[in-house]
Amino acid sequence: MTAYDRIYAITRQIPYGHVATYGQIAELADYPRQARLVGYALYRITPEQNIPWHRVINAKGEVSHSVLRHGTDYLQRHLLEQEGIEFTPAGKISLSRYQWQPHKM
DNA sequence: GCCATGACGGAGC
DNA sequence: TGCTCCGCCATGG
Repeated sequence: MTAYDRIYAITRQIPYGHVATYGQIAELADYPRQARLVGYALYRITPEQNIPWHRVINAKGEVSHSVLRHGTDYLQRHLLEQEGIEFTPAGKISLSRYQWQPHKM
């Protein structure tokens, strides 16, 4: 059981049509302030793990860009739009409207 | 076991 | 409003 497993477990709980931020995932996984680990964990995800990685975005409500992703950022946006999530002309998502509200507090 | 890295966050300028 | 810098820490070489 690695830190990644916890992060993946949380990520799988994000409901359809909703999104969560890296920091939020980190916090729920009991790793506050470790948003970077979340990004690193998602980077190492394999398709077989069946994880809705596209529902994880940064605190700004945007899809993060990275050359390491080989264009999957574009795919992420596409997948989110298919779930009914709207992007602003600036390419951002309204967190106040789509952010996942977990029961935990 | 040390060192660099990483899909981030947020404070500061 | 937007860019830069630093912290944070598990993972891999």
